[in-house]
Amino acid sequence: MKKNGVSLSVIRRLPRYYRFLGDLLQNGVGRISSKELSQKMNLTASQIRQDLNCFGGFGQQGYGYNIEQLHREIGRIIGVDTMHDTILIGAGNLGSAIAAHMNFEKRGFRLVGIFDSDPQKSGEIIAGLPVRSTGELETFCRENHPTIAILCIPKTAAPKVAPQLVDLGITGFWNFSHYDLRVDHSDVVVENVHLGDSLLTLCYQVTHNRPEEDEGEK
Amino acid sequence: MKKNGVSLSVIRRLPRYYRFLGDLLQNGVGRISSKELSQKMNLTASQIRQDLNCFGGFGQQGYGYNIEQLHREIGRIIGVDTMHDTILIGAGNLGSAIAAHMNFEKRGFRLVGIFDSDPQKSGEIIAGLPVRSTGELETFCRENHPTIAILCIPKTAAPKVAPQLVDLGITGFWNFSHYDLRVDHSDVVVENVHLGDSLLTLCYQVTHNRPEEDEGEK
DNA sequence: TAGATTGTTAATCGATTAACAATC
DNA sequence: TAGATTGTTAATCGATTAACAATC
Repeated sequence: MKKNGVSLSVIRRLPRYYRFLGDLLQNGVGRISSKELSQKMNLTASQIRQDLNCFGGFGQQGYGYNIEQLHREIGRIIGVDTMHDTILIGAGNLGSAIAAHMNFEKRGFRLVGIFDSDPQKSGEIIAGLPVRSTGELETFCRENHPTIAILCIPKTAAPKVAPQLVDLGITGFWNFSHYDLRVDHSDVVVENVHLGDSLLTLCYQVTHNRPEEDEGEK
Repeated sequence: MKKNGVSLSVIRRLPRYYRFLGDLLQNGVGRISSKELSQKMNLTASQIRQDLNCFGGFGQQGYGYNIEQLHREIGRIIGVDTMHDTILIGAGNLGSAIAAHMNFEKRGFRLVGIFDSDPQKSGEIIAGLPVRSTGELETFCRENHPTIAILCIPKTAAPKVAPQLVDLGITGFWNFSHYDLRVDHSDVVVENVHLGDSLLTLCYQVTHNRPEEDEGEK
């Protein structure tokens, strides 16, 4: 199983493979060829074979891929079988939705603490966990050693909170704040989610979808 | 202002430019060079000039870019100044958060209706709008002609609901359901948001971040 | 064996970067 | 004018696609 020079574009496609294979598995499909899968996923068969081969030869000539095995292997590559203790910072509308809505345990994360700067929220139960005040953060981290933080906080708070969390042992961020988080510690990873950017992309597409308003000039 | 062969990667970067320029504008910065901007955005200066030139020459040699003007131009290219009447399907946890949390009007969208299949929810007020039953959807659309739908519904519902909505005049989807929505009408656009995939990408990164576990073999 | 489909190399395509003449 | 920085072309790099020999 090699793991050298896997490009970012391949990595970004892994979760999608994992999801499609999971669906097929649930539908009781046992095997699939790169061609069939390419049609379902709107990719080329070449690309699928190329992608999968970054990690090893999971297929069998003349047969295709065993879905159950491939799904399991990709899950292992992604690392869903190792749990990462996770805290949520910001229990507002979005934070609560994320806490309740994501299937963390199926994706390698275990939500262990929820924090909010608003003392009014303390004690509220979300996704089975009590909301704690931000003041408790330090003690909590020293005791429980969470490694991942989900940021559902305002744009301005993100650059202040993130370094504190790094000092408390956080090595991965899932960042929903409207701020481009970058951490220079080489052993800290960040996944920024910019819903606003996504909405603007939709806006662009809608705007430019109307049948060729202005064609022609150079 | 040309608009030919703008690649998807450039389009995906536009919202980010817009956001950074908006921030600079708020901080009272008047002009910026591609070099300065490239440092802030973690891109190359070349790329920025290349990108912006897809749409026209907004800069000035020896000076740089006027931030206020550039921000306005990119906003126009994205189309944030034209409002699209929008409905939200699914007023669960995530739907409510999206309704309350996004700044729709600043991004070219106006939320005009919220629908949920659960009759219990009818009448509830979210983001200033009453939740309606799915039964009212058809009448509502015929009367109000919304063009955009936000899907915060379960995976299984998406492929059923989407075609109905297209028939009712929806030409753009912001899809949060855990389903890869594809619509074959050429005049319908879809922006899929897969939070689960994003979380798995974080998982992959965290898993493969530990200092080079297994290096070596070919 | 014949048919199917992978793994993998080579060819193509597109996107990013570098360079520099144009010009403010 | 001299200095700065763009717009734009050319060079490089990387990712996707095509092709085919290997093999189940």
